[in-house]
Amino acid sequence: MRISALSEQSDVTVASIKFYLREGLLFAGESSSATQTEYDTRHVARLRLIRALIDVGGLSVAAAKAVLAAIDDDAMPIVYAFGIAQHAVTASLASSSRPSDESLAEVAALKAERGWQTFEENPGEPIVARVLDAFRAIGRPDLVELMPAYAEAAELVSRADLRSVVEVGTDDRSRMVETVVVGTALGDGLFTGLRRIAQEHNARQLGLPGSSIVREPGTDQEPEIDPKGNAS
Amino acid sequence: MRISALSEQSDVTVASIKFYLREGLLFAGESSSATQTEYDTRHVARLRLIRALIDVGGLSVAAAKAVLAAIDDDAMPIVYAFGIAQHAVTASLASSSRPSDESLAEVAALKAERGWQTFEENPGEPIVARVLDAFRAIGRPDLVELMPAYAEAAELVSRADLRSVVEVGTDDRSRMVETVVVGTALGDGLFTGLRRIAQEHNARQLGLPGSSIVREPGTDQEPEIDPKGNAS
DNA sequence: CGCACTAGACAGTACCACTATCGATAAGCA
DNA sequence: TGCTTATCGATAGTGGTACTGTCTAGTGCG
Repeated sequence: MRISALSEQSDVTVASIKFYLREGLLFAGESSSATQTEYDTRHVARLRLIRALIDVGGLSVAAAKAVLAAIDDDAMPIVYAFGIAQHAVTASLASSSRPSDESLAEVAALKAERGWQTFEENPGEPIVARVLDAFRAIGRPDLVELMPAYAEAAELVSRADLRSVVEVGTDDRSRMVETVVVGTALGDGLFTGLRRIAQEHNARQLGLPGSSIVREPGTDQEPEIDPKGNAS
Repeated sequence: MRISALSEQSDVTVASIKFYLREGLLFAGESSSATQTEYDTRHVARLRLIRALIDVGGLSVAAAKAVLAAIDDDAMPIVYAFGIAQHAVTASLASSSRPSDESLAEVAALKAERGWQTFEENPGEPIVARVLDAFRAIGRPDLVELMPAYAEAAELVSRADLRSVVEVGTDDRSRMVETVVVGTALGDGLFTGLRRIAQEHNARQLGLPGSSIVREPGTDQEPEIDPKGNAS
């Protein structure tokens, strides 16, 4: 299979395939001559994975690269794969500012309460602490109360994630890592979408003002984000 | 308060404040003369909110603008605010490709099972369906099985979200909208961080390969994503 | 009076994710 | 052998985002 055939089968332009090759996301094909390289189904599968991570998972090219490297690395322990996948997904949330001791203590208290045990360096903790800081900074300390419910949901999701990993069978390491990485990266979008649906359902159940209106006439679109315009 | 004082109090550079003014995220101050404008605490609060949405919530400037417009708009019904906030958070996930009918049917089946009722146009559905498509495209249809657990978690979280809105009191509309918008935008990061912690805890509980290793010598850092280097 | 500060406009920068172009081949076909 | 089409690899260019810098004219204050 030459590059144009690969492009057709994967729905990725030739230019982009070259870009991914250059960036190291896609492994090179077999060069049969100076102007001919053979690609196969592994390249098609890889390109589909790359696009899933970037388009559906919302990862940057750099984050996708890290995640793919974890899949490829035979020495990568599974638990580290979780870290890399999470790091890739949350890279945009990892700001440089330090969370307050107060919020960190609250996270620690939650962990103790739930019996959660993790390494000291778990990057989830500063992320959570910074969100709590943000709630307080904008004058909404009451929103800190959301945390227990979110923690319960996180536990539910992570148990499902782990179950799917174990079901793969503990003998196929690279497939386990792939499950971890894909589940984490795409699972985020899955949760977000479902949350959107659940929110609307629950808002309607509560009879919140406006929920009885099916749709304003002539407004059968969700308000769009227009970079240079208004929200609606 | 002049712009330099506002800058100091909000920890946003003067140049960035001017940028947010230009982009319409921050309302103008009171111009007392051609070269003097008075800002007050509302501007400080707004800047903190802007930074929270962008830094902690990971929103783009355009998405933050849409969300702030929802807060400012006195005619905005609460249920629409959910839509705008979710749209802002998931903007990066909204690809142009259409989800398959198969996946859409699966989402519809899940909704029926859970008794979830939403408008036809709920943008969560195509997002979820596209994730399911991605699972299949990468040869992992088994991961579709994650959906019920994620749906349960989404319900938990959305109920907490709604509770926090109702607790504000249904008489203060703008505060309700703010709660919706901030809870949705920052809640995403909160969930992601907690999921990260729960994943590590559960991975250790299961005794997954590698979880007994506290940390490799000389590797007391989580593997970093290096735009031009390798993952580890 | 002098000087730091400010408003407002606009140009410039850095990064990201591609996308386009180019010269040098090389394969397929007549 | 000539011709067309495809490809390789390198490099340059593009468009979007989020600022950042510079400039001019004007002002507040000691």
